[in-house]
Parts: sequence; C-alpha cells; structure tokens
Amino acid sequence: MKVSRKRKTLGAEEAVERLRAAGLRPTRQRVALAQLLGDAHRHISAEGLHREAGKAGMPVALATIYNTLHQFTEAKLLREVVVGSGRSYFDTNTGDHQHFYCEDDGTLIDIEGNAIEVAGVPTPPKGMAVDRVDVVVRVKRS
Amino acid sequence: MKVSRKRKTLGAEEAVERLRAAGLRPTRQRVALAQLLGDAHRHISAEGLHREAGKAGMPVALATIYNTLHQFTEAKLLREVVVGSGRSYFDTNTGDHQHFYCEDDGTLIDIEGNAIEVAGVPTPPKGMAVDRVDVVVRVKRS
DNA sequence: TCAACAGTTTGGAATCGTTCCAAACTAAAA
DNA sequence: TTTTAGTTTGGAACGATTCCAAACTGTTGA
Repeated sequence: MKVSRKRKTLGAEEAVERLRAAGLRPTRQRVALAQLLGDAHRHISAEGLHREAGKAGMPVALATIYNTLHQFTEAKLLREVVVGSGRSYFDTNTGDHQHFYCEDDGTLIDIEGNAIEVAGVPTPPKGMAVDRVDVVVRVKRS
Repeated sequence: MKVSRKRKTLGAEEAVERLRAAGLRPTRQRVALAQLLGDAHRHISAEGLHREAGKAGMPVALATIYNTLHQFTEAKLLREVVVGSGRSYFDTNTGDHQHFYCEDDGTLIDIEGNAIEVAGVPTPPKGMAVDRVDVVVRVKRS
C-alpha cells in the first residue's frame, strides 16, 4: 500500500496574513497557493504546483500559477533556483543556503548556508551591485 | 562610424586538428563552427552562433548548431553555462573559472578561477559524486 | 451598503528555445 | 571506386513560459 505523508499546509488566515505583509492582495487563488506552499522547505515547479492545486480541489489557471510564483519571488516569499535551461524551481526556503543538483534525475538538495562559503568574489563591474551569489554543486551518480 | 573589432578565428587546419584530437570527424560544418569559436574567450548562444555562421558565409542549420555545441561540450571544447531558464550560453573558456551574470541585460563576465573559492561543500549524498561546482554572482545595475 | 475602479484571473493562442525526424549527404574505410 | 556509418538538413513537434483581451473580484469611499 502507498504511504501518504501529510504535507504541512498553512491555515487560510495565516496565508492571508503573509500576503498582506508582502503587500499582495489576498485573492482566493493566491491564498490557496500560499497555503499549499506552506511552511516546509520545498522545491517545486510551476507545473507541479498547478497539479497540486488541482488535486487539492482548488484549481488555478497555469498562467496564474506563473504570475503568482513570480510575484511571490519578487516579494521574497520564494526564491527561484535555476539549474538547467527549461528547468526552473521555486524554493520555499528563502534563507541563506545553496544546492546540490543531481543531473541524473533533476533533484535539488539543500546545502545549509552556514556550511558553505564563497570567498574572493571580485568587485562587480562599475555601476553594478551584487544581488546574490548562487552556488550549484552538480553531482552525478557514481 | 562603427568600429568593427576583428574577431580572432582559427585557421581551417588548426580547427581540423582540434576536432581530430577530440575524436570528432572534421566535417565542413564542424570545422566552420570551430573556426568561428576561435581562440578568444567567448560566451555565445546557439542562436548567436547560428547568426554568425550565416554572416560569415557558411550557413549551418540550427539543428546542427545544437548538435555541434553539445558534442563540443561533451568533448570539453566548450562548457555550458546556465544562468536562467531559457538562456543557455556556451563558454569557450573551459578552464577553472566562474561568472558574473547581469540580470538586466543578460551579460556574462568571467571571474578567474584562482580569485574565487568555494569552501565547505558537504559530502554529496550516498552514491553521488561532485561533477562541478558552479558559482553565479548575480549583479544588478545600482 | 453598494457603485466604481483597479487589480486579478482565465483559457487559449502565441512565442521561445530546443529537440526530433526521416531523407539526403559525405567523410572515411574497404 | 563502392560501401557504410556518421552527419546534416528543414521542418514538424515539443515543453515551458508568456501574452492577450474578456470576465471577474477585492477594495475604496460615497
């Protein structure tokens, strides 16, 4: 039999709270998605979230999923992780951390930010400021 | 008036040489592309190389560009740099180095490998081996 | 309370970069 | 040469994402 692990979702009020705090109008769809994204640290794709919303009985148009994901990212509720062309993940962990990326199956695994360290980043070109330093440790089945 | 800087391309024999060394049959198209990629350190997209080949009077089908770019990458003649979904660059610099990525205009700038250093990469999950550590320093116009 | 408006959602079409395909071609081996 | 295995081609197909204009809905303030 299939073991189904319970996913910790947010309560509606809590979700509304977060949206307001981020300056986003708490629409039905945004609240639903905020609830689904919940509290746990997750790496999810637009397609995946779309499917989940459907299963959870609160279908949201794919276009809205994309809009929302980008708005959430803008509002620092999510962080976008780019690992390959055509493979974009959204990470509910917005804290300081990096990732292992398994090229074989496209899996992402967190690396705690206090474990890894990047030293020697040169001064950015004139008129530019560092926004973020992304580290992707590409691993392969050995 | 427009100043046109001369791009250093490879001689045909030199290109053939490289291809043979990499175990690739030196076809007309591969030689042309190897010549265009030349010696200088460049960051180029498939689309861009396709255009360049056309301008240089040796048009190559886009499908061939993709094939070739991947074969060259496989053969370590190029390195693929992923910075955003749907934006894949090929780097003629296959040595140890990392990149600045300007989110505003999609530009890549090299960071010498001996300047930057990543410490504290945890042991990869069981059965996995580190293939490469990619660092992308995202910068924005300030 | 409700009208009005600005912001949001929607499905479907459009676009983008990339890959696939089967037929035509070509470098290298025999 | 001929043969053959590897390569190239244009166009169709693809998956992910964005665009669009019409319908809808939080929010504001009368």
